[in-house]
Amino acid sequence: MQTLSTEDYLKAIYHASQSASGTVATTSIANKIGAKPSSVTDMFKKLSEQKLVKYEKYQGVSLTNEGVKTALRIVRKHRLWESFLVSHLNFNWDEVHQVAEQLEHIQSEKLTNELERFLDYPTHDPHGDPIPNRALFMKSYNKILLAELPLNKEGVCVGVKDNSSDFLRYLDRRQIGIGTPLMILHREDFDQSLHIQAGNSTLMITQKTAENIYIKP
Amino acid sequence: MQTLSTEDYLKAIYHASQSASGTVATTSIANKIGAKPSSVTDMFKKLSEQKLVKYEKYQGVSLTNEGVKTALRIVRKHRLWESFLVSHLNFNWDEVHQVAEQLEHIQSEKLTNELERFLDYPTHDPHGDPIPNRALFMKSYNKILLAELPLNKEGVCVGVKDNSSDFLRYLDRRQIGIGTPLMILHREDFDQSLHIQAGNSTLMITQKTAENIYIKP
DNA sequence: TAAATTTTTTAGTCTAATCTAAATTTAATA
DNA sequence: TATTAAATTTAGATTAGACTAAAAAATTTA
Repeated sequence: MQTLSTEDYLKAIYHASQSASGTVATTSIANKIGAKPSSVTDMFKKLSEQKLVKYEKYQGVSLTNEGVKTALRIVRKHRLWESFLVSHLNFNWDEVHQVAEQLEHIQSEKLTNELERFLDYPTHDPHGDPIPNRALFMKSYNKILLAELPLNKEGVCVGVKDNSSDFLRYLDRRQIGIGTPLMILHREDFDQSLHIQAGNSTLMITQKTAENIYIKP
Repeated sequence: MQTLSTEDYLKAIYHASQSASGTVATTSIANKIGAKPSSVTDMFKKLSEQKLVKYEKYQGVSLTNEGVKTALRIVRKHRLWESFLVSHLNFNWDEVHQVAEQLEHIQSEKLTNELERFLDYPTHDPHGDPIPNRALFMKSYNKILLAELPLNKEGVCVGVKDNSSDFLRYLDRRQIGIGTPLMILHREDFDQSLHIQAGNSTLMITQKTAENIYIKP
C-alpha cells in the first residue's frame, strides 16, 4: 500500500506526463507538490525501488505500467468524489478540489465502486475531465479549445483547462458552464479579444480565457 | 489542526472515558490504539501541551473541554459516514467501521454539514449510536441491555455494545437488527441461556449475547 | 567549445511518531 | 508494612518525509 505522500507524487507525475511528453523533470514535480527538488529526488528513488517509476539520474522519471495504474486509481477516486460533492452535496465546481484531494486517498475498493454505482457510472467530472472506469479505462471525447473554433461555428463547453477557483468563478459569473453552447461572433484583431455568444447572451472574453475552455464542435 | 494520529488518540480517550469514569490509563489507550505504552505517554504529553487533555504523571489523562469538542467532531463525522455507507452505498453494518475510520479524518466543515443534510439529519448511526449534531449535542435515549429486560416484557433493539464484525454478522444470521422487537420468554438457570422472541421467530441466545444488545423497553 | 547558468543530486540535519530496554512509581499481596 | 508485581515513564534509537547547503551534471549562452 502507498503512503499518502507517494500517492501525491504518482498523481503529480501522471498529470505532468499527460501535458508534456517524454520524462518528467524533478523541478516540475517539486513545483506541483510544493516541495524542494532534493526531496523530490529522494522520492523518485523510493518510487523507483518500488518499480512504480523508471528513474535515471539527471534524466527525470516516467511511470511504469504499475505506476500508471496506481495513479489512475487515484484520479478515478478524485473525480468520482468531485462528482458526488457537486451532484449531491451542493458544492460548486470551484470548491471541490481541496476536499477531493483528501478523499482520493481513502482506501476501499468497495467504497469506490459503490460510489460509482450510486452516481450512475458518470463518465466525466464537474470540470469535464474523464473518469476512469473500474478497469481504469477512460474515454475523452475529442475536444478543442474555444480559441481554435472557427467564426460562427457553434460548439458546446465540455471542460476547462485551468481548474483554479478564480477562473471557475469567473466563468460562473458569465454563466458559462459544462453544456453551455458557445460561438465566436467576432475576433478583434487589435487585442485578440473575442465577442462570443454564450447561451442566450453575448459577451466579450480575452484570448487567454478562450484558451482555457474546451468545447466539442 | 490535528494530525491524523492525535485525532485517533483523542477519540480513543473519549471512548475510554465514556465506559470508565475518572481518568484514562496509559495501557488502556495503548491497547485501543495498538501502540506501546511508552508511545502513549509521549502523546499524552503532546496533547497536554495543546491543552486537549489534562495529564499528570502516573495519573492518566482526562479530556479538557476543547479535547471533548475535538473528539466529538470526529465521532460526528465517523457516524455520519457510517450512516451514508449503509443507507446509500450498500454497506452492511459490520463493514462500515474500517472505512469510516479513514473518512472521519477528512477536514471540511462544509462536507460534514452537507452530508448531514443529505442524510436528512440522522440522530443515530447504523449501530444505534447517537450522532452529535452541528453543535456537537447528542441525545441518547435511555436504553438498557437485553439481559436486564424482565421476562415477557417487550423491547425494541436500538443498538449494540459490541461492534465487532463477528457479533454483527451473528446478529444478521439470527435476523436481529435495529428495530427488531425482542422479548425474553424463558431464562435457563442451568447455563444462563435465554429463549427469546425476535420478530416472528423464537430462538436461544447466551447471556453474553444478551449483554451486548441494547433495547428500549 | 568554453564559460556561465540552471538543474539535479548528495550529504547531513530535523521533526513527528514510533519503538526497545531500563528505570521509576504505584498497586497488590504476603 | 515489606516485598513483589504491574503500570508508567525515561532515555536513546529508528523511520519516513522533509529541509539546507554544497557538489556535480546538464544545458544554455557568448
